[in-house]
Amino acid sequence: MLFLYSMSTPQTISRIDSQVNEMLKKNSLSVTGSRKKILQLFLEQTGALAHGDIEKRAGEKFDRVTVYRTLQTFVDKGIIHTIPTADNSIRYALCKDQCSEGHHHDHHIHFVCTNCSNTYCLDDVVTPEIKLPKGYSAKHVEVVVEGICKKCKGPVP
Amino acid sequence: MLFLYSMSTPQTISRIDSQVNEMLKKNSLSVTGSRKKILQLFLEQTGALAHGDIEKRAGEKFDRVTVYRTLQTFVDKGIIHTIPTADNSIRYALCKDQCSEGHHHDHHIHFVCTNCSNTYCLDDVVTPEIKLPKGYSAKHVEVVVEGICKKCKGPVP
DNA sequence: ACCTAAAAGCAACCTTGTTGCAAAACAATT
DNA sequence: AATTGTTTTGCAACAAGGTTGCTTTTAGGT
Repeated sequence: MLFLYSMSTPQTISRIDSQVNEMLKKNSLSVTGSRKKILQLFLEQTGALAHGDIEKRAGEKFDRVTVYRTLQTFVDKGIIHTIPTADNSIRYALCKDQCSEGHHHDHHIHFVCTNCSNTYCLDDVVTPEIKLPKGYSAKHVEVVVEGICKKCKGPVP
Repeated sequence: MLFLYSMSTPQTISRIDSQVNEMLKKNSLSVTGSRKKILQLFLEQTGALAHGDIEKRAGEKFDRVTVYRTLQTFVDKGIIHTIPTADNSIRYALCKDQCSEGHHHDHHIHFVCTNCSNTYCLDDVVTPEIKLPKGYSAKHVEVVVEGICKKCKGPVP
């Protein structure tokens, strides 16, 4: 008989930890060290993460290749999505609503701060309708706004 | 005394060739083989070019490094501009109106065809106004639309 | 505790982009 | 047309980013 009680003690197993387990199981992924660690990073983070960030913060424990493969798995499963940026470095962010496998539907825009170089998903800002010339048909619209973010703007009056 | 007349014979010196020379001189760039060749590629092309395309089509004659440096020079001078794409491969296209040195003002949107994977500058479609949440301020808006282009759409009814 | 399928780790490799330096080409001048 | 000073090119070497094949380890069901 185990002390199941103690296992769920707030200080022992964090809320995030169990959330991570749930998310992985929901996507029928086995719960492994790297997946937990990397998913944790995304949950603890407001903005998006570049591969470099992830490698720096999780890579000391895990192989470069493992990080690549884990990210790819998450993208395939619709847990995270990629954000194209002007400087050509892929960034990843959690999908707010679970995207279906292999098909992401991110209708929100992305914001890159030129000061702190953080990337944010502005989930409340939907991509605008674009009127295209005759003959062109749109499947997907990607909007990336560069500017100064809330935090860097300075004290709000 | 030279036969200046023969030098401007249509078949000897093409229209594009002299256009290239003009453009380079206008930007106070010396007229060299690689610059002529690469600028020609852009003038002959409707859509945008990825670095890979350029290297394939001009790189047999020129060193990889030269292609990189030439593209960089053109971007600096405002002759071409970069287009970020979802697949993280930088593409380059001619600036329609000459951009000022070091400062590009491309207010048009970009279109990537998922069929032929060509990239077009839709110069007539301006980037929309984006309403950002409080605290965020926009400096630059980049819109990339994915879909089917005019050519791939098939016969127009 | 055991077994199998999946994931991690390792090594090697490829692509993409950069840097320093010597050789070559450009353009201005005589 | 030859000379000269500056710019550009080519080469080699390097660094970062990303991929592949294969072996070892691990997760999770029995």
